[in-house]
Amino acid sequence: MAAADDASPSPKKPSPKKNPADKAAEPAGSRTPSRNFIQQIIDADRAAGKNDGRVHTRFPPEPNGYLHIGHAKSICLNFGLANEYGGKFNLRFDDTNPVKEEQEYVDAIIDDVHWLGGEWEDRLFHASDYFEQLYEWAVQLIKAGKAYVCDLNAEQMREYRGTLKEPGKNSPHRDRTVDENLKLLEEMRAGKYPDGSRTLRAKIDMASPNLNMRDPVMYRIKHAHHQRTGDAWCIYPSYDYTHGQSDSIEGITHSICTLEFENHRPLYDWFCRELGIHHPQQIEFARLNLTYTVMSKRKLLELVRDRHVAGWDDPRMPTIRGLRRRGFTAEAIRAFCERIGVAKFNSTIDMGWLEDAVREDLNERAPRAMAVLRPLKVVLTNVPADKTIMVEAPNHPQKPELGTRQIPLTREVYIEQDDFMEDAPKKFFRLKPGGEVRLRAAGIISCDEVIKDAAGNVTELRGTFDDDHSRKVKGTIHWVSAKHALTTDVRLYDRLFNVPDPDDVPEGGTFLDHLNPDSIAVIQDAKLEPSLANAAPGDQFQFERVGYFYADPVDSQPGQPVFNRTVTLRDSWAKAAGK
RNA sequence: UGGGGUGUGGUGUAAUUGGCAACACGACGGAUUCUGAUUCCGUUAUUCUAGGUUCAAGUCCUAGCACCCCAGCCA
Repeated sequence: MAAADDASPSPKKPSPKKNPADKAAEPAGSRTPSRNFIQQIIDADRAAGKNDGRVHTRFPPEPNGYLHIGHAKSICLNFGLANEYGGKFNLRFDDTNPVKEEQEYVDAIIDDVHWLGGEWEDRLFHASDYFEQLYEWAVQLIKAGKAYVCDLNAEQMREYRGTLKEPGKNSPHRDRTVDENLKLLEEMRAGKYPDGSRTLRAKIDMASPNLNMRDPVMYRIKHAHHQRTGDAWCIYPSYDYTHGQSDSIEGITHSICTLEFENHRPLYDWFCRELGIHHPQQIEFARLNLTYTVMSKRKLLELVRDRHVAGWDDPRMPTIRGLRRRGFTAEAIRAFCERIGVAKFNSTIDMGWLEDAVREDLNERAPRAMAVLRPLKVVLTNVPADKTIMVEAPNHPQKPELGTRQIPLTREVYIEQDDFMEDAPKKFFRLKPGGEVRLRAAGIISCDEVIKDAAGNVTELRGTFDDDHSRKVKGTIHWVSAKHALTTDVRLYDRLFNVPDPDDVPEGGTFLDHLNPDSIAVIQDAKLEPSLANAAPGDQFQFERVGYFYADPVDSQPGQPVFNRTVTLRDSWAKAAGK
């Protein structure tokens, strides 16, 4: 297999557009314009014949919270690699700490990974599947003199561990006999000792500059109910003692994790080596950071618990569930993950990239419709009150195959308040007194009269309608017939925080200080074109000139959809006007 | 001198491993447009610093600097 790779010619200038269909079929090589450092490692491994050229990755979440966009990066990376090399991808729950984990999270994670496109076939595993094997290996290590039962409590252990700059000192229990250790471990398992009273530790080196190597804990006593193993165990293996061996059991070849585990790699290697089992290669990459949001589980939990958001699936949350409810597509998230790349540099991606990714995807797939968010009535004085003019509008200007629809136009229509200005600047291409604009897909209207209330607010416009489809006018605006309009809730979501780095707070402050008070605006009297009444939950539209919207699957009722704004359209006018 | 990592445009990733710093996104300017959207065209860098080796350095050497991670019986 490796020889075939060597022989395959690498094209000098690969075409910039790669064909996804070729991905699984082709052997690895210089297929893409550039290869990230992980692909380079795998290429080299395969060239060397390591693992018989096999590639097997996994995504190992702990079921103690919901997945967020940062996890999506890891999922796309791991699944993408397996896919690209014709290998396999496992989903494995790292469920070694029963006090923090819940079935609710397990179910949600499975659903989210699947939604994202991760395909694990029949390889859904749990670290808890391996508890018995792990225990046998612990016995093996004790017999080899590589592990011992320690009676130090948490505080004592901390003292014995030393500091970053000073070595630790050996536990007084470090030299127990094999038989004594075996007996103690057995009793720990049997439930003879209370929580925290003893641990099983690996006997490595208390003077190691790497704190993780100073006799790390392999097992701790927790008389807790586990969501899968129930009360079968009262001792649970630690992450370090579990992760590498779980990878090993599953035949993982490349164990990809985030940077903070770099210091743990020597331990990962130590257990595989001492146990003499299949030894996957741990590779670390930089986790995703995004501007205008927070990503830590603790902070996300705080936002939910203290009701700063409506829940884990609040459309403002960076959780997968939140993004789904917002109207993001899996394709957009995958494209985003592809675009941000993967490296070891701790970078922060601009939220604009995520937003661009949905715009790009939705621009292709979302049918167009018209919706007036902040209505201003216009009376077309030359249109009889009982007349309905049907106009034909394309569902997608770039895709005629998506067809057209009929929209009613009557004497009274709503236009966007922002589309009228009494004292308009020169470059304002919309409606102004004495001016005219095109009504999208219909004709041209004029503005002959401006009606105001006592306070001087514009309440109504009057003008005439000209059913002309050839004349050029500078501006085109969207509109909805007043008589036919569907009035419903439209929720405008914006970034949750109003600064790029919410964690950058002065002494005594909190990230909550930077919550954006305008991250949600609910409009209750939005006027939508009548065809939108048929929108099914989960349908997506581009409301022309406004943005992309998603029919909320929870709050929509038959005939009365509720829309969430996924993202606005780019708006160069707003940008220019803002200056 | 505790250890482990990382520094390339506004942002993110490349650079055939010593050979003209490329790609994407944004931003800016322009063209097209019945969405101020989309699309299209153009513009956008003293490679953390200082020395050194070399015909040639982002890449090699030396010395610095900055940032991230590690003292859970969390993962």
